[in-house]
Amino acid sequence: MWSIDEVLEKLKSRGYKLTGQRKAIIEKLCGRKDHPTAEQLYSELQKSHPAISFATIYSTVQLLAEMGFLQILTIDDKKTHFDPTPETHAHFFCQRCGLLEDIDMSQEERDTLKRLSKYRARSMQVYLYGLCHECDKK
Amino acid sequence: MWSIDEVLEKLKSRGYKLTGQRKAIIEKLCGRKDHPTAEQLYSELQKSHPAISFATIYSTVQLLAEMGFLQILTIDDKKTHFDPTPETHAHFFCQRCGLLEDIDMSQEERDTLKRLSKYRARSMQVYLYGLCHECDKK
DNA sequence: AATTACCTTTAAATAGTTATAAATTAAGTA
DNA sequence: TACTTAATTTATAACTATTTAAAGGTAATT
Repeated sequence: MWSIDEVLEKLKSRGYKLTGQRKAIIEKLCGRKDHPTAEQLYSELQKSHPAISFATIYSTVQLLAEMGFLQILTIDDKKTHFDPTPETHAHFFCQRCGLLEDIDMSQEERDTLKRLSKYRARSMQVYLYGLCHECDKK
Repeated sequence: MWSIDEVLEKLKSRGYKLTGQRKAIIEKLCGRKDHPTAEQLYSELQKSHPAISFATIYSTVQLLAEMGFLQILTIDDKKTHFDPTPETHAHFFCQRCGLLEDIDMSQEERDTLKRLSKYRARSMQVYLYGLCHECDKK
């Protein structure tokens, strides 16, 4: 995982400006284990930044993804989720309630998968779909 | 892979009607190795069914997915692709040109992945992202 | 041929995301 | 500190893929 300062430094070193909005978004993401959507970040940021816009959120998050600090997940076809943990791992998605959980994967497993293609894979996603325990009961 | 008749029978056995549109869509998908979008199916069906609608395409494809005849891929965040090969395998997506290719995976590999989660996985997707050979040159 | 429930079409709505242009601001410089 | 400039943010509108609702059409059974 990364620290706020680490991200800010990299932004600066690449010539990006350290704006209040960027800092706020980075702080909101730092250390999180869940997978917020743009909507979620937007509403969480209302208190500190009532005027923040979706455009800023989307562009910042994209920047962070390009710099390798987060992953953009398309596991949920309704909306995009952001994962502040950049290291490759798998995800489980409950098709009933939308629960989205991390799943560990060994380095060996990751390497094996990345080598499956004849092209060089920059990144990878492993998505498992099903029902969580709660939803399976019903 | 499945045959047209196989799909029609299953539809019938589940009480669904065998309409001309459904048959046409199933025929268009049968045996395909690519991953058409709704748009693509729509335009390909214009000749034989000039009045077909997106609503029909989306609902039929969803039906086929529920019955296990195709997979709905969210590898491309711009649009959904349909994969008429229902057996689990991986996919590669070129982030520059959009090339979308199948990748084989051993049964063993599939089982290992599906067992990673504490929940029972009904289905799984493995997406590799990068540049195809063409795009990598530039 | 008549019936009926299901299906397709049309049209409009929805929702997530992106583009544009004007206003703001970070950061370097005098 | 004030000034300058280019990057960034905001507000708004646009866009696009997908879904929904209502009305008419049709497959399958009688």
